[in-house]
Amino acid sequence: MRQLDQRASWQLLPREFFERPSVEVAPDLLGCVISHSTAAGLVAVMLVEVEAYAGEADPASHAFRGRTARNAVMYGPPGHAYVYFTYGMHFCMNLVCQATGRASAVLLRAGRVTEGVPLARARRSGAARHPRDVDLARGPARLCEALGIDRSHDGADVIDPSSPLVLAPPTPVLADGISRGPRVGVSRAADVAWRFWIAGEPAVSPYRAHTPRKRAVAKPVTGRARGDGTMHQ
DNA sequence: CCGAAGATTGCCT
DNA sequence: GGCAATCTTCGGG
Repeated sequence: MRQLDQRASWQLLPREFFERPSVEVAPDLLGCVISHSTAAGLVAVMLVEVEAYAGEADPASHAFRGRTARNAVMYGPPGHAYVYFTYGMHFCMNLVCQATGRASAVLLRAGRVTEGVPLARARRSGAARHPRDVDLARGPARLCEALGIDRSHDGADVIDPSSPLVLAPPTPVLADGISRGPRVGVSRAADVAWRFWIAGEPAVSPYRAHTPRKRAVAKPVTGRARGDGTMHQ
């Protein structure tokens, strides 16, 4: 396969690797290794599952309604990390694609921890009592937790070899071993098959269709009328 | 300003 | 399989 041969010949990932549509970049990221080095040590994760988001043209993208403070990094140069906070407790990490000015990114959904398993486990010990190794980075928020990724990494350059957060070239993955299907948990464009994963890889997260969240209980009282003494805070 | 949903996860029945 | 946790972000009034 042409793309596979080209990729295998790269000694280092050039920034041009990301200067393409995210749908093309996504499958090529499978087998790549994202590593984060801190004072606590290094954790490396081989990517086994990713999803492409196509910016303003993609109803499921955070950039669908244009540029905001949160998605600003997606409009920046390719090869940088777009990290966002969600559900009040989780971080998710993308790698920016396309040239500056065009919002596009690939969500890193899952991987296999190849280095620093003890550190990854320690970072996730609060979340799961006895996680299997294969579960340490199985899911986008778990992957960030295992790697120690947070808000401070939004905008980090993963191409710069001196950066603590870098992406290493892939261990070649046979094209036949790549599967694709709809993206997980998205409410719009739910039928678009822009999720890619390594077939048969146990660290791939389970598919879930979008589930509308149950509405919170209606507030009996609003605004200044509060203060009947029955509520905390 | 306020309300509502969210590219999730883990615990509970 | 259902649902709570927890808070940021964004769009609408």
